[in-house]
Amino acid sequence: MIHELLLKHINKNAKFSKSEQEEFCKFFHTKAISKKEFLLEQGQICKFEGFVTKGCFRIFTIDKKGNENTLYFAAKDWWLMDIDSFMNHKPSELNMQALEDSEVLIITQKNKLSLYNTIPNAEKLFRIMFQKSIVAWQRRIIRNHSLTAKERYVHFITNYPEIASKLTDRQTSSYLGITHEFLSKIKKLS
Amino acid sequence: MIHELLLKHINKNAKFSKSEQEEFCKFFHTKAISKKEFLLEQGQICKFEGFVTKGCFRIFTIDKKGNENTLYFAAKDWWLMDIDSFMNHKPSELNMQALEDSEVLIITQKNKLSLYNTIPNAEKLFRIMFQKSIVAWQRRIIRNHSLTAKERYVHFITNYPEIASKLTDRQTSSYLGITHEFLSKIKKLS
DNA sequence: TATTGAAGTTGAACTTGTTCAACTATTTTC
DNA sequence: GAAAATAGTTGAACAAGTTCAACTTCAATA
Repeated sequence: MIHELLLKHINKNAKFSKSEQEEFCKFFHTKAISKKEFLLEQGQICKFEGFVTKGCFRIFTIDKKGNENTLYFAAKDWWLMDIDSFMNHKPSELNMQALEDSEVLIITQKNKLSLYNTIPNAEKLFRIMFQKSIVAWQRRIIRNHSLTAKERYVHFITNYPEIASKLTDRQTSSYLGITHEFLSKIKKLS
Repeated sequence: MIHELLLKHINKNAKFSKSEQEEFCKFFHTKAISKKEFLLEQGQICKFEGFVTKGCFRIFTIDKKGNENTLYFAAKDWWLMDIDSFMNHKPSELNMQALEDSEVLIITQKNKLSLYNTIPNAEKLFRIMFQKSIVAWQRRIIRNHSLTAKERYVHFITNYPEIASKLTDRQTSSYLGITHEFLSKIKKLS
């Protein structure tokens, strides 16, 4: 079944009845994105939330100096959205690009609203997921402040080896917040 | 009324009926913390969530190298909690210290659970609050990667002047992720 | 009011990370 | 399979930020 992975994921974070689970899945449809294609581009309004079932995405922004800044990677089993753009109907500052041929379960903005109305339990599910997400962002801030570039690199490849292996050095460095030249030098000296 | 500020805050994020609002407030009690006192110390389990009604707190961690790392400041109208410790009943890595004589509305862990049970709407409220929080954390990561220390400093004092004015340079620098000596040099050259 | 302690300042030497440019793989594309 | 584009490497000069130590200023306290 196509939504199997999604169900596994929500059952980790909430206790949905069988009927709720079925109902939940109906709000999502599958979307295939081929390598290098964009699910969202800077300037567009994000009208969906996505759950990756295959492949991997890079979520990044391009700053005023023209540098790419990778916010996060979304591999299988990860969510994918621009919360700010989605909530406030404003142009996104993010790009979501497939690193390889990928598949996403999409829920549209309209469906997200009726999801919360028809399955009140979904509020708790997303509340808990968002809490976990905050913890991860806080940890990342602290790592950025307390670790050197090399330490951050080692942390990344040891904690996310599957994702790291799919990336070019340029993509990795834009996630770590360093230049690709410096990443090259870091790797040499290890 | 003591909970006025809290009500104002929740009404920004949710539509509670009058009775829900009253009910909501009953779960909180006031706690006074004097300057330099700790609401939570590294190693303790965080058994509360707090909403600041007066004063200001600094939430920081001390890393392996012995450096203080300020995660955020919680002034009037801000929430205060260690989500990870609270959710997973594990020792906190955070310290929450009052920068001045302060007051917090506290909800205990038990009460938080029954809050969600008695006021299902509270799920939506916190879900939305957490979403907003994620947006703020993401923005901070991007600023850390794309701005220089001086640019981050200027951003901080222009966007949070009330908080910034209460801080020593050492506290500000530990939030920006730089040494206090360097902050001193930055300030001189502006 | 004197004393202590903590906070801010400054300089010099140092480390970390950047920039730019030239070069070498490695992929993509036609 | 050749050409073109993209990715990784290296070095030298540079800029950003740290460290340590000495000094000054300001607040807290006895």
